This record gives sequence, C-alpha cells and structure tokens, in this order.
Amino acid sequence: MDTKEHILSVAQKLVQQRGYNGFSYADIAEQVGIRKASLHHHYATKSELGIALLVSYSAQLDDELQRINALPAKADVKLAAYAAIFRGSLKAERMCMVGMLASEWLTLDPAMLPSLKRFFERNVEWLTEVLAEGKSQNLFSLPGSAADHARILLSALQGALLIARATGDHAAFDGTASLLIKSITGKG
Amino acid sequence: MDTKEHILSVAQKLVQQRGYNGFSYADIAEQVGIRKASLHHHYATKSELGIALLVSYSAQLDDELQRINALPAKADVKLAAYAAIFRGSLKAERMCMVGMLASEWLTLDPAMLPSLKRFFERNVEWLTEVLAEGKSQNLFSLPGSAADHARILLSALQGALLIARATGDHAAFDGTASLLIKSITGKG
DNA sequence: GTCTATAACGAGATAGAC
DNA sequence: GTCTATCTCGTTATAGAC
Repeated sequence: MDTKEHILSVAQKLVQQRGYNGFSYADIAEQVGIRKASLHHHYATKSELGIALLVSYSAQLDDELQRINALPAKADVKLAAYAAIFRGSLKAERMCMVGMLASEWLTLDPAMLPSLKRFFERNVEWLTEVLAEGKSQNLFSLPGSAADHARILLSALQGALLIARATGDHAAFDGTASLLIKSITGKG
Repeated sequence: MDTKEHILSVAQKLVQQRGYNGFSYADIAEQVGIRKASLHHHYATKSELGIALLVSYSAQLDDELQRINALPAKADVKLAAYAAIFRGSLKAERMCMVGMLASEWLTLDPAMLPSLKRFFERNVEWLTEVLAEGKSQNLFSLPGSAADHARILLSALQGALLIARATGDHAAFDGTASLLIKSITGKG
C-alpha cells in the first residue's frame, strides 16, 4: 500500500471511530509513521482529505453492493448480506463513515455534502431494487412502497449501529437486524 | 431564565446542531451574551457541562413521555406522538442530542457515558410498554418481542433523523415514520 | 457573578532544506 | 516525498480585579 492509500485508510478509521472533528493530522501522522507536514503533500487541507475519503468510501460501497449482486442468492439473502456490512462495522467498533459525517454535516466544508447525499441515495436505490426483486419473486409482502421500506432499512441499520456501538449492546443490534429482515420476508 | 439555564439551553442547541466537538465556549459566550471566562463560573469544565446537559436532556425526555402517557389516547396514537418528537427535531434542524453524543462517544469524558446509555434504555423501556399495551388492546400484530420492535422504532427514528437532516429530505423522514407506525398497527 | 488578561496547549497549514 | 522549524489561530482553563 502506498503512502497516499495508507493515509486514507488511517483517516477513514479515525472518522469512523472519533468523527471528523474528533481527530487531527497529528493522529494520522502518528499511525502512518510520518510527520504532520508530510501529510499536507498528499492532502493539502483537511477538507481535501475529507472529500477524498468520501470518494473512496463510496467506491468501497459500490464494491460491496456489486459483490452482493453477484451472489447466487435470492433477495432475502442479499438483504441479510447488506445488514452484515453494518454488523461488521459494529464488530470493528466503527460507525458507517458517512453516517458519522452526516451527524457533523453543519461543520463540514460544503464541498463534502454532495457526495454525502449521493451515498445515502445509492444505498436507498440499491435496497429499493432488491426489495422490488423480492416482491416479484413473491418472497416479500410489503405494505407501502419499496422505496419507503428501503429507507426504513437504511435508517434502522444506521441507528442500530449508532446505538449499539455506544451502549456496547451487540445483541440488541442482532435482534434489531434479524427482526427487520423477518418483518420484510413475512411471517409465514 | 437565569444564566445557568440559558447556558444549558444554548449549549444543548449547539450539541444538537454541531456535535460536542463542533462547538466551543466562545460559541456559547457569544450567544448567551457573556464572556468565555464567566462560563467557567457556572460549568467549570466542558465535560461538567456535558454531564449537566445529559441530566437536563433526560429530564426533558421524561417530561415528554409523561405528557404522552397522560394523553387520553390508545397506543397507536402514543407511538405517533413519540415519532413527532423526532419530527420536531428535524424541523428545528437538530439531531437528538444523545444520538449526536453517541456518535462521538469515543471522544467523550467517560463520566458522560452512563447517562448516555440510560437515555437509550429509557426510550426502549417506554416504547416496549406502549407496544405491549397496544398488543393487549389488540391494536398491534407483532411477530417477535415487543422489546425488539421497540429497538427497531428507536433505531429507525434516530437513523431517519440523522439522514433526513443531512440530506434535507424531510419528506423521506415522514414516509419512513408513517410506514414504521403503519407496519406495527397492521394493514387492516 | 462578570470582567480583562493571559497561560498552556493543540489545531491546520506553510517555508524551505535535504 | 519527507523532514525540521515555525506561524497563526482557536481551544479549554486560570488568576485576580471589580
């Protein structure tokens, strides 16, 4: 991994754990093993780094969604795989990076906001497709639009991750996630 | 309102809007109309202020839940009144203060954490009671435990507020909240 | 209880040598 | 591309007068 990627990886972890306003260039420098000033050669300003983080994180999301799309699985399994992404974050004691940034959005460089919004839209779009797919396969019984259910899923997983990480109650997250999926796949 | 309460009120708004690491004593001083140094007479340190904020915010929650309990209404109406609290925050462009603090919990004074956890527990307990009440009134048809449904409700409302505030999509919040309640009160 | 003044530190960022 | 050295500003917090 070259230095630029190493910086990005460390910075992403710091945002997910401490928030954008909760870490400094000194923290990155320490973990990457170079001096603060050298960071500015790769990312001149902190908000430039923030924008790069959003681009990188969105690409990671696309990779994950494509990986799930490629599974030889039905829609219900895809939903479980999607929820497992959040479960993995919880295990690593990290928030979704964009969920974290969303909480701080009023303090962010406005240039970061478009990709932040786009990230959530991408999640809702993908979930809406999977829900529609499950509907056409007669796997799901959904009162209300697929898009509204998609937003419930995204919101509930973000909120459950937020709360479970702070309370340390991982079992509560599991209960929430499995009941969420159960309530979509139907009771029978 | 005396100065101490005024400080608390301004600080609470700042945490809800910008996060605990996103505002300073200078911001409070400017809005309260006194000097930075005077703030330390009322709250010696920032984490002392943070703890006072959690005590005050928890008391506000108790007031709201008691107000809803006192309504001459059935469980479904109480759930809608609970969701309306979050809707009010969104309208004021504020996060739930404790949801905000939860995202930053790794950077907080550990003394703040017990009341933070207690806040979420209080929400889940109350929601669990209302859901059980609705069940006994034959208003709700719930697969899974009332506590798990309570956690879905809390998580989804926290997440929907987080996302809708950042994206500016208030209609998405409304769709999420109403479908959440609809899916509990049943389709008939 | 509020003020001025200031301490002590950490932040993001820059200059210029190597 | 990384370093040392430094700048400027904002942060929490304190001392002591009024």
